[in-house]
Amino acid sequence: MPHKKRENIQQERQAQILEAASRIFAEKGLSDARMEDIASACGLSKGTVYLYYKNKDDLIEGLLHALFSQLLTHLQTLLTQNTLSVTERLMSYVEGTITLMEADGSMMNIAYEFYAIASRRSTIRDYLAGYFAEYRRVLQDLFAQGVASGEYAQIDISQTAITLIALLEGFTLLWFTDAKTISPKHLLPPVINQFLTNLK
Amino acid sequence: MPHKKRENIQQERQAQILEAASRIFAEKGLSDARMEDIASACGLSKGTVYLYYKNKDDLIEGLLHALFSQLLTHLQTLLTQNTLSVTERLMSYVEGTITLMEADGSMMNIAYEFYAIASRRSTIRDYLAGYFAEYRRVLQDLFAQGVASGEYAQIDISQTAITLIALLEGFTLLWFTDAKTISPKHLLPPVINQFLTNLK
Amino acid sequence: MPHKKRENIQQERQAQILEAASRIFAEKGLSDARMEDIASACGLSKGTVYLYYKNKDDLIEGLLHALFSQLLTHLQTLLTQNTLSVTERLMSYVEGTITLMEADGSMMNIAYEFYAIASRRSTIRDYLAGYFAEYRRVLQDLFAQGVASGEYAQIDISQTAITLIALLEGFTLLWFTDAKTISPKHLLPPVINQFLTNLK
Amino acid sequence: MPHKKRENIQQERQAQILEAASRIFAEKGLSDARMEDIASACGLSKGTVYLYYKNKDDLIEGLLHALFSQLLTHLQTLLTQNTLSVTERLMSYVEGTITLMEADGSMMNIAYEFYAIASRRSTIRDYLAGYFAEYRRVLQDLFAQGVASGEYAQIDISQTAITLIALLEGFTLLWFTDAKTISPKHLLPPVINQFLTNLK
DNA sequence: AATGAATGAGGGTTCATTCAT
DNA sequence: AATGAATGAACCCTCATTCAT
Repeated sequence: MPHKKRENIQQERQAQILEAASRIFAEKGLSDARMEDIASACGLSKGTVYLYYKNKDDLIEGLLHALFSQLLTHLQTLLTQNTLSVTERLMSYVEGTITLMEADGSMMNIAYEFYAIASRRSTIRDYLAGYFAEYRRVLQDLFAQGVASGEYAQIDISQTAITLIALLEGFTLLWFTDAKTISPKHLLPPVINQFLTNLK
Repeated sequence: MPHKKRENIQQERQAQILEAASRIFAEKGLSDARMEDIASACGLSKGTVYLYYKNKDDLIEGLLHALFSQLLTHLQTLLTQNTLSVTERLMSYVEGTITLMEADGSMMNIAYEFYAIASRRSTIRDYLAGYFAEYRRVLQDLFAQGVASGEYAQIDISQTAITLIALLEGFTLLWFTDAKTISPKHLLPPVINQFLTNLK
Repeated sequence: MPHKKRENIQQERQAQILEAASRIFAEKGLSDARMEDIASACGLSKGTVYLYYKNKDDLIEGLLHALFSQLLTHLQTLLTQNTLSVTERLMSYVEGTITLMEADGSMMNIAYEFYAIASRRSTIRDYLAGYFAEYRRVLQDLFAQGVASGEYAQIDISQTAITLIALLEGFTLLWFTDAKTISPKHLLPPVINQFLTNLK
Repeated sequence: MPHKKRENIQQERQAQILEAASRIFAEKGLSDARMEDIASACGLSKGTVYLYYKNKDDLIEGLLHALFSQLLTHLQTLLTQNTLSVTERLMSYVEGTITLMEADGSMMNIAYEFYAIASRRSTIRDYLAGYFAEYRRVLQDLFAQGVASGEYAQIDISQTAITLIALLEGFTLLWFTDAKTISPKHLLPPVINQFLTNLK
């Protein structure tokens, strides 16, 4: 099956390049990272990188997708643990998010780069808007379940979803901006717990 | 009064340049904005800009200070309206913040650029950490007043301050990322009001 | 033999660039020569020059080495013609030097640039000091041979070596400064001959 | 006599500027020295320097004249001490030259800059050629006196003059290039003495 | 599929020079 | 006479991208 092998190579290389790009972009920033840096970081030549990504912007978009699809995947965990209460599922999700961010600090670095350029590049803006729409949709559904089951009072599920996302993103920003002072590990769980309790 | 003019020219020019830099940086991003763009945007020559800012990074730092000192000035409004209750003052502050951001959309654009490069440039990182520290300090003092006066219950004032900032920053991010869906003008006041009510 | 070509390309290009740099630097001076000039003089693009020399100073140093190693190579001729007397060898060397300088007038132009900047750049100063040290060493050894063989009287070989170099360099300077009046071809041989005769 | 005063100011300022230019040019080189550097080194503003020297090249030429007219003045000492023998006068001159150069090391620095650019700038080339012509003429006259008085044998006075200048310039170059090894103070007097003795 | 030599447009920065005050 | 703010041409160097091998 040489055909399949070829497809694998394509995917393998793209993954290999993205992995290096993620590190280098986080380290130097989207603008200051050079294609050369990324190429040598993944043990390929500059020309080879261009075989798999048409140009630097294409690579940046690839990274955008890789990064946020990872976050979307994590989001799916909310929809599967049906045996738990909504509150329990959300608390578990929040803790998972903290673990995720602590494991790979570069994610946030790059995320803010993406937020910053979103206003100038429509493909990135649209992708991010789609991501946050999905984020809202999932949380909203979850709160709808909570309301239906009587776990929560008759809350505005859309507003509640947005507020929860804002809280999580806001804490992330504060943590990112001043990691010495802000510890999401200790701060977020009680805050979110309080927030969810107030919904009952 | 040519003498007075001379003393002021340094400040005048720096302000003139910062104003243009703010526009151009917001429009094109910190990296893509060219010194030439900024110079012609403020009606000066490239060389003249370099008379007042020794290089691009210096100009970027100047803008950082200008931007966040504006926000800090706005923050001071919280400390002066002593006749109002803490809740009223905070609600007024939140509305002022919304007005401020809606009036100058470029502020947010640049703010995210700063967040993005903070991890790589210590002067920027430190300045931002200082800004958020002051932000927390002011809100914390305010909540302390609210607790002392019996307006609020025996809350954790530090945690509450951080949470309020996170909420505001989080909403700002969501608004920035998807202005079509998220309207802080309509969403934030009820959410913050609810948040403050829950403290009682 | 593409493999061989690849190995040599670095050396080939560096030689190609140095050759052009030598011409352009001599023509316009180290400061006024532009990298662009040199690039187009050797049929390469600016960027390509930077592939082989990391910056202008590096190129200047490369030229310094190329120039003086040529002179050192010429100096070696003094050590090989063992069948001739020391006086004969020195006369032959002097004539060779004249030929060399007349063939490539750019050499002197650049040499004075190097002398001029030596006091400000230690790498160049040190290299030149090394060159003259070697120059003195070779002549001193030669005079020692002449003394040992009875060709010369009991002279101070170090002082004699220095004096001979001074004479040659001095004539070169006068020639360089006023080529119309000073003809080393006619002046130097009798003067050096007289100088060497006085040593007997 | 306000008119005279004005003339004095003109001369005073020019001297003041040249003095600073001499230091700065020697320190940084003709190309790297900035007009700003020179202006602030002599306590004047950039604009004022341009009142007294039309441009940088004009200032460089002014310095050329100042430098070599100082050397020509020193040369005149050879023509005045009529009571001494030619040999004595020359030895005295050589010692004076050493003292001069040791007192102001910047002179040599700049001299080599001038030699280097002479080939590219005809005004400088011509001036230097004139200087060396005068230098030769004076020494030649002196040797003619020596021959006439019987102090020297029937030498070629032109060749002898050139050779003496070459020796002095050559030693200067070696000293300049490697001050640690070459000490003209100790080396030159015996060498010149020997040279003059050989003329008898 | 992979390479890396080559390109050249582009941008940050400098500095000689001018001129209104 | 003196200033110093302003200019803009010039130049070094970078780096995304291409392409022959």
